[in-house]
Amino acid sequence: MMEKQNDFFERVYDVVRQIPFGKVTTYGRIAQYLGAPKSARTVGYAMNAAHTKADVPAHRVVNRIGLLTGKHHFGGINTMQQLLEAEGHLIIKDQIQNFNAVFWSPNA
DNA sequence: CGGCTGACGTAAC
DNA sequence: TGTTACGCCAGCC
Repeated sequence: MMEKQNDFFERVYDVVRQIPFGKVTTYGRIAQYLGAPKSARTVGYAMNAAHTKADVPAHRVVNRIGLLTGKHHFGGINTMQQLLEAEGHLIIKDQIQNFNAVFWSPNA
């Protein structure tokens, strides 16, 4: 059952694609869901390649404190923030407000 | 081929 | 309570 999927990246993409509109998750949460709680870093790296895929809303993935650490990788510095604000999120100083309320976790 | 870096997170001191 | 070190995987020099 569920033999190992293709690549680690593909698994990350699959989880990110499941993030519902108006919700966000964290790198570590995804890594943990994949069974690699210490591979959060690799998840973030996967997002770097994921941002080329329109199916992967990488802007809905932030670090554990709701900080837009990867906004610099979105063409523009404000791109990530604007995308999140367009979904109804309130961001101050690159930090998602009410993060706990918009936090979404993979259906483990 | 070897070593460093990087969208993170946790543990240890 | 704040800082430092380590782990993880993949890409690049």
